[in-house]
Amino acid sequence: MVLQWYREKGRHHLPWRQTTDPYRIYLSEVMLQQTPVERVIPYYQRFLDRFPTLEALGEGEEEEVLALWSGLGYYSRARNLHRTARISGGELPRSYRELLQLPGIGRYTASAISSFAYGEARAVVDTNIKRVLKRYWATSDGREIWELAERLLDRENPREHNLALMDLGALICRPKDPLCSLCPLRSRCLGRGDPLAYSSPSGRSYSKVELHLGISLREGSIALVPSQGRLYRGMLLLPSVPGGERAVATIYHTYSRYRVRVLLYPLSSPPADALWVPLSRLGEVPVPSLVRKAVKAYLEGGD
DNA sequence: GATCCGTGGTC
DNA sequence: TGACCAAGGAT
Repeated sequence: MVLQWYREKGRHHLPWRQTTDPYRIYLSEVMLQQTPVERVIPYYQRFLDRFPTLEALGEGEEEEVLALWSGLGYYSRARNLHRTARISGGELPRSYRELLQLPGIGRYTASAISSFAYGEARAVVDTNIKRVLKRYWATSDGREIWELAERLLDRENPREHNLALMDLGALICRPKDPLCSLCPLRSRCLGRGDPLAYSSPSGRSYSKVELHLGISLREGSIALVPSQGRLYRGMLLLPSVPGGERAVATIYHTYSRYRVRVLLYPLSSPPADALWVPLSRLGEVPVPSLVRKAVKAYLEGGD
């Protein structure tokens, strides 16, 4: 039985498992999207210290929300989180349908909030559960997974049921080296003979990009410019420069499907719209990791 | 339905 | 180093 396995071996220590507060469940689910659990934990704690309630979040500024998110990536998550806080006026809606209407909340997150916070009988399907179910039924067709999940759902105990399948996927039914011998479902699992055949392909191809960024320092402050395009919207970046021969430092950074080689140059006259941010306050400002890495490399490499 | 959106860790 | 990964959502 999965439930018994979960009660003995599940990840009960995770901070967001200690609560049924919809806001906290919601925050954790958004942070966990495409992001490793261990990485989320400190961000989750810090975020709640500053914004303990959805109401407090709605009263905060997007700039500060993005600053708290800095380093987590996928920053539209933070902007949507903040928008949702403002839209919903201090309290999340109770119904799945209304949750689905909110920015940044899709089928997975709406189901997760409904089941984890409200105890509603909603099946949850994330990549972990999808992999578990695909192997269990030995199907490579991902389209019917939601229906299968609904059929399998324990309607008496949806919260634990969903968490159990999720933990099973993360701890036992792992993408690469599944621990079938420890799996509580092994006797009825149709995919146990060849579990890897039913894993998702997931492959992402990378292309190389080169970036030329300028660094201006004056009296301990650095010049940053607001992001223009869709990427890093609402955040501050190093200004782009034409690029010359004398890069002071070079760093590598991966983002989305790009492997970026970043060349850093001293910049004597930054753009007029630049903001001067004291280096000592770089941690309080909405900048992506790329900027922190670049500044660090520049200061260390450029004497 | 395919593509875009970040990042630090790991092998 | 380079490839690949990890609790999705929006377009």
